[in-house]
Amino acid sequence: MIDINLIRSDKAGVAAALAKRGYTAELDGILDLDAARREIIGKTEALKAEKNKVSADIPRMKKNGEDVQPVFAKMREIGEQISASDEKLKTIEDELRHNLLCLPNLPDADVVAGGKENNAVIKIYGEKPSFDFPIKNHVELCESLKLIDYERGVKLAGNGSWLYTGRGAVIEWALLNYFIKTHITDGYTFVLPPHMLNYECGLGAGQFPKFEDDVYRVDTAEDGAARRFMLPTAETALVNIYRGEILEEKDMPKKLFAYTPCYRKEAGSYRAEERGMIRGHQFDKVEMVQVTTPDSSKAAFEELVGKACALVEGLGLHYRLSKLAAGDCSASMARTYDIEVWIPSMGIYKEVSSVSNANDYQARRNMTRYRDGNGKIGYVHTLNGSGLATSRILPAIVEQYQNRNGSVTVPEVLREFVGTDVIK
RNA sequence: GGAGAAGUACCCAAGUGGCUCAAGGGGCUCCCCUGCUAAGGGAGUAGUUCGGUAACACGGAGCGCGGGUUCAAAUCCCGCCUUCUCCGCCA
Repeated sequence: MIDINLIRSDKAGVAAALAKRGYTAELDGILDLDAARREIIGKTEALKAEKNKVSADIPRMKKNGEDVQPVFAKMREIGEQISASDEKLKTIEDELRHNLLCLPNLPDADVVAGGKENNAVIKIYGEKPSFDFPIKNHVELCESLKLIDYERGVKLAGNGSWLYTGRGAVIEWALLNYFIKTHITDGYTFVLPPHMLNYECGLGAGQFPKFEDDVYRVDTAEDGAARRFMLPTAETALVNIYRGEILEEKDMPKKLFAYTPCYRKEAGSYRAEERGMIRGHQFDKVEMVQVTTPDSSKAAFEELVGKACALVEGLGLHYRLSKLAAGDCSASMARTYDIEVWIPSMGIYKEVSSVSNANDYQARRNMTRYRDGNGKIGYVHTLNGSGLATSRILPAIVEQYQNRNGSVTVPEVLREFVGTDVIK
């Protein structure tokens, strides 16, 4: 959520920043609501102050045997004005809050305007592997090596679902272990959160109200705690752990990671060329999150990018790191770097990790704050990064590590978990 | 799913409609006395949030959450959430 004070003081600046993502903001409407809100608060509170004052007098008047009926009549009138006023205020505040919740985050100053086409590659690791034989794509490899059963996956759950079998499941699990082990070594706290989250989590993470339809709802109730959904990423859970809390600066940063499957509808996004596990309704991901003070969030961002890169490099995969243009960053994020790994059969790079800094955007939504050494309270910064998503790593591995005879060499870091050097 | 009990500030806790716009205690902070791994006396202590102000002042909200009744609600009524105890169900 964008600070209303910033919109008040620098409307043009906010509009310009949002324009970088191609978003046209209705800031005048918001400012009108804001002004209306403050005006009505002033009126209502004057009435309430009067009510409190008179109320305090009533017991005394009664004691002295004075006639309180005229006072009652007047108070009833004030009471009616107050409730009318409060009702109006609630309507205004609801609308104001909704409008603010729908505004995307302000991109950082150094994030360039525009969409995908303006993304900038800032690092390339390794080289495109060259093959002196006709390569197979990951679907062919996974089928022939019996790593993935696509057809039976569809039988169980429909299009966009697959079944890891045997060595496929082992490699998947090995990847997760490799990631988990690394994060623990780096001092991050391992979290296994619930997969069904309440509505507030979606709001706090910035996915709701805009992307409500992109998640799987598990309760049909329209409101209340029963309105739960399957998390689309562990970020949704992790950034809400401290929702509504005031952290002590000395206990920060919070460095967390979680493993969860991610559940997504991906409606309309399935493309013919993205066969196999490139995009599915359920995929595994290890997610990193940091909760920091504003001063340390930039350094934390670099740390997360470094960690994500190190994981892919550890696997020996050719990838590129891109700094996304404003329009390609997700709505909640001020900056995002993507790690894209080379998929030989497609001849393109595919995202396997996305590291982002939300600044205080999520913290303002879910009221996550911290108290510094002087007792001053401020909003935290939240950062997240995949470390990593396996559904695209596994295809990249089998494709980049494939051999002439159809076997796949197991990356060295996974061998202790897989128990073999080559999958035949 | 059913029955019962509970939810008050950092912690414990009193409080069945009005000098309680939350008593008392613990803890914490400061002061006094004492003088050193004691003990005693006194004062302060509602965090937060919203409006307001240059900053103060000042005012509103706030007793799990949301409504309602009333001139007035921690207190009465309704709905919900959470915790505990018991029962039922349990792939």
